[in-house]
Amino acid sequence: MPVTIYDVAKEAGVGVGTVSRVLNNNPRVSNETRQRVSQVIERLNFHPSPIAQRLSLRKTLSIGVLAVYFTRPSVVERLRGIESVIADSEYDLMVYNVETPSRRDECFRSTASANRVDGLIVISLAPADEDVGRWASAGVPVVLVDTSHPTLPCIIVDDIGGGYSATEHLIKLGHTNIAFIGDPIHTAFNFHSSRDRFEGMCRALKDHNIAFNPEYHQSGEHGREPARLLAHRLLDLDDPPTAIFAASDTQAFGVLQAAKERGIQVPDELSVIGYDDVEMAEFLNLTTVHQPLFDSGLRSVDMLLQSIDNTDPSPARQQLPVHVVERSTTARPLN
Amino acid sequence: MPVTIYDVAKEAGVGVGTVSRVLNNNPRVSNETRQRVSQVIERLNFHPSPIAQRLSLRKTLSIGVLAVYFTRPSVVERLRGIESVIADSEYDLMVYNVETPSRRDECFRSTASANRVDGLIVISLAPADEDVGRWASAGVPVVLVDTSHPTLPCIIVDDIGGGYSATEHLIKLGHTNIAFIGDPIHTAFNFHSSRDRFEGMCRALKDHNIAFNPEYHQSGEHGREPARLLAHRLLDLDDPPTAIFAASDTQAFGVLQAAKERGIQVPDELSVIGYDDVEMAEFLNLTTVHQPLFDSGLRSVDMLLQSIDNTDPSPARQQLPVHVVERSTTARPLN
DNA sequence: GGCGTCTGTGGAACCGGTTCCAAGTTTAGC
DNA sequence: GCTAAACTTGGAACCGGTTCCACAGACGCC
Repeated sequence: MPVTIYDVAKEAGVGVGTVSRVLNNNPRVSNETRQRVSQVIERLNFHPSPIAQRLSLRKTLSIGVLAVYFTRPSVVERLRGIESVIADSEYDLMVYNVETPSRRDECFRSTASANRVDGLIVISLAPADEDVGRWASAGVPVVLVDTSHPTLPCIIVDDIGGGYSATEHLIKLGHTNIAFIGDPIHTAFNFHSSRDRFEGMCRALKDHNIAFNPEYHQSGEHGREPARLLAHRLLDLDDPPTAIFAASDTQAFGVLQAAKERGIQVPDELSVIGYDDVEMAEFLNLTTVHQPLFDSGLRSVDMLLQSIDNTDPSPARQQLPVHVVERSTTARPLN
Repeated sequence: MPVTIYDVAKEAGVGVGTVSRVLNNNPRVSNETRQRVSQVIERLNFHPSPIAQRLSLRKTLSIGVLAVYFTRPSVVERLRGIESVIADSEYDLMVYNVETPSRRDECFRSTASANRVDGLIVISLAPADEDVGRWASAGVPVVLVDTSHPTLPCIIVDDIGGGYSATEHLIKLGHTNIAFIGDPIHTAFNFHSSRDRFEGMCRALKDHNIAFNPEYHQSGEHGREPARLLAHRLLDLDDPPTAIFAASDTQAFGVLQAAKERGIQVPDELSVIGYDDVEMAEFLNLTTVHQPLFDSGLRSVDMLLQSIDNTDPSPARQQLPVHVVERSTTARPLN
């Protein structure tokens, strides 16, 4: 039923090779023939089957994006950056959302067979050497975002530096009782960012000769509600912190909520700083560490397209800058 | 280089037909042969090429989702519902984000040729008869979400009813000076939801014999910031409203921001009600109209898969219920 | 033993493009 | 006017699966 290249060829009185050449703007067709074929294509409303093209070209013309919790605001923003580049390319965007380790493994495995995707972007998920090996032997280029591996190109942000800056911001305001709320050290997905941000915090404290009270380290499942509970735990301490650094804006929102529930004034009685600078942070006037989320998506596609074209396997590594955005949830401590 | 079905056939000493039958669990293979072939498949680490399968089966095994502004919280939540069903199916999910009318038209057109997607879900974008015709003649099943067309199956919510309920909620609290902030009447994408919610509001006012002050209708680009400005305009009126119904939570957030900037207490001096019940609404204690976003995505895929399997072209139409979630941004007016 | 049926299997044809090669036609050069 | 080079063109082979058809052999029945 659908029109094929053979129908066009017959109708135009030429061979299929000629039609294909017209479709692909191959210059080895006379102008006269080109026009005749073009008219037939137009008249029959012919569109070449992408699937047949893919089989013939041995390319899938699609790029897979493997995202963990793709509804989180930070991930959404990265996806938007990715989509904006892919929309202008010849590629299609296939999205895989991961919320369990088994789903992750399934996705890692299935993308590693030839002819599934021409390239893969992995967001925030750390692949094992075994996974990397499978991709390599299947010849699938991979770019990592917000995670890294020695042999793969990746786009990362300086989480340690970000944690350092956030903490330094609080120290400069005069805080010494600074607490941290982050993800569990050992998550199912082995996230590193929360850990690194905490590491940066520890370094800043050390550089300023401030001792860290181990009780000030709280971790729990990612999310506003768990963070709210952790904040309450911190504020229940005999010697509660005067400032809290949350490893993400979402968690910072939970802290704000807890403060509100206790009638604690932010920033006068408690300073709160987040991380990510998602859209809502501006609305809530949250002081936070800005990281270029949209840009990270954008660059990852650029990188991927490059490593699809060049077979140059130089594992580039881009580190994007972060900076503190001072709004109104941080201030000098009262006394 | 990659292993093909021919390699497996040769290695196992059988024909390609047999290998294919083993792959597809066709019972017309002896147990003995099946085992031998399975072992070879395992040993060679053979994975059939999805592209070749697609060409042969004349199915693309992928489902397209055309979303407008796919970073908006409400759309993200719908996408999550869609993804959760597709992940368990044999289909791949291809996402197209639309932010301009030209991109919309391009997507409408390109998905309407055979062999691009097996089915299409369109979120919040109203297709023209012409578009619908193209999909029909290309034989592409389409399901609409949050938008409708007489000849296509669709999942909608009762926006008029939702607007009615929201307004009635305010009226029952004692408000009569109720304003509305929504999208422009004529958007590039012809969104109807804001209009319908306003329509519901008007009906509720009428049923309670409350006259509507035309100055109380404000519309502008979707987003928090424009809504903030519109709210200021409302509050600048000689006779400002005591309650504002925003056509979305995002816009309600802008209203809250404006109130805060003026030192107007919510809900004591001003009641605010939103629409959607996105995750942030709970956090901010926003009274709003809940609509089943995740569920709408889920159902749309069910519907689509059904209309891919059955060629039964009954244009089903599901209307999902909405209800007011009373939190703490609405209260009796002061006097 | 002859015949129909059922099971298991091989392989050609097909899906709809691209590309390479051979061949026909035109142009250029002497 | 002849030959070589350049330009067009048709069509077979190929990408890697699925499926249909033909056929061999086993089996049951009279």
